[in-house]
Amino acid sequence: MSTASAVRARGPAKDRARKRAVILEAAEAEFADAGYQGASMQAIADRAGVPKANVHYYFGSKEQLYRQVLEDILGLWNDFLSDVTPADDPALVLEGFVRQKLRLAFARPRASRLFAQEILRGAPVLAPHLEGDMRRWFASKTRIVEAWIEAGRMAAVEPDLLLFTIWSTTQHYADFEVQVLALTEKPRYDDAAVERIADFLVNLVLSGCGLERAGVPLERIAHG
Amino acid sequence: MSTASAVRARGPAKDRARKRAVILEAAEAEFADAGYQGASMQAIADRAGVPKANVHYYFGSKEQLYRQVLEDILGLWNDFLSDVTPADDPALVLEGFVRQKLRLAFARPRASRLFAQEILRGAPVLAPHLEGDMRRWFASKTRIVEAWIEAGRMAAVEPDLLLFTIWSTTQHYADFEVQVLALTEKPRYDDAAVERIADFLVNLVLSGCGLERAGVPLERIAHG
DNA sequence: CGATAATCTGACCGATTGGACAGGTTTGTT
DNA sequence: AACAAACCTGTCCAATCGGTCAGATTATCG
Repeated sequence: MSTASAVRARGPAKDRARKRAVILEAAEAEFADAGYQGASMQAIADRAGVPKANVHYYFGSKEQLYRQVLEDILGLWNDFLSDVTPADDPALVLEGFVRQKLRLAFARPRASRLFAQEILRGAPVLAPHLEGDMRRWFASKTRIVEAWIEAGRMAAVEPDLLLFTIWSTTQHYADFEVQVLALTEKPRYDDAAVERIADFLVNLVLSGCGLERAGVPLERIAHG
Repeated sequence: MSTASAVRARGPAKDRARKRAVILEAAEAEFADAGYQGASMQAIADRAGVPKANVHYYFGSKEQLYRQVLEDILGLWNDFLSDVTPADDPALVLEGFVRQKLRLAFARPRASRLFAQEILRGAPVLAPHLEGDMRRWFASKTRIVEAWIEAGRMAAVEPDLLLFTIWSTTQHYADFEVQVLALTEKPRYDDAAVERIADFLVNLVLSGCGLERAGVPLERIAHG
């Protein structure tokens, strides 16, 4: 049973699920802000407003709690490009993917940062997932891009590198938020900034694939 | 530099610098692999092959050591685009920047990862640098891009977002190495992979700026 | 009601942490 | 040789860590 569905349950299970959710939220924040090692069970308990022993009562150990938080985060990405087929329009699909990925990065920056830290540490917990579910997801999406290329519907770019580019550029604004804000001299992201970033990335990706957004042709300039 | 005691004594200062360098290298590895909180002075000392108290003798505290490691890493990026002017060719400069940045990411992945973790934590140590030296560097480069755009030498893309894109895509292969290797089902990066990535990113950036690499025109396909 | 189970928590524990420091050793100078 | 300065490290320490557990409290049910 997923955490999200448990919260909506009725009866005694509902209370339990709600309390778990409070702790999970506190844990995500603490893990994201301090890293796995830097996060302390005491700090998580304080954020959640419960005694430390209560956290252990619900989740057993620090590592089990961490795993649960990670699992919930992976769930956020489950339906990326979930029902795309080679018959779909490449430009529409890619634009939708970029915008959806970017929206999540701004909506849940801590989830993004926590995942990034897990990978940076060498994915001690997520390694099986990377070589399992995520690898299968990735292979299925690169196959679709290959089909588009073979059908002559987009330029012959490397499918894996295309996906990495979308992943890294969108993730960047969550993971490196402090740096981005410092360099652009802004206190926080506003709606206009998010829109500006989304448009830029969509244009970049589409032009890189030899595609154009309808109504937004990119003026080309000869080199040399 | 010749002295009477050439055999017995290299300069004392040199010995000191060499020992410091050994510890700094061990510290960079430990901080990058375990994070600031996860790294222990004992582990750093073990990696360097010296007693723990010796690390404190040379660097005082864990935070001072960490600051020194970060400072050394920042030095690696000092000469990125250091002597570029609006008179230079945009395509050549951008291609050179991408390749230079990528080369460093593959040569010093730990430096890249350590920097990423510092930013992810909210840049507790580097915040002043972000709002000082790095902000000035960044502003000076965006000004050059703006000059190119005003001169009609490249498409009117947002200069700041262009730089972020180059930063994030190149950094990605160092920071998320585990994920990239898992998804591409390779044990490690080889020279061919590095070349493939470099070419892809150069093409992506140049096409996004309405520029073309000499001899590598990108076939364009209408959308719709 | 009484009893059984589930929930909760203050108090405690061994292990590890960053750091301090006394005292030993080496180096440089006279 | 004698002395001082710099260098080095074994040993200790208070603080904090993740985790345990006995026992109090509350909910559930025949």
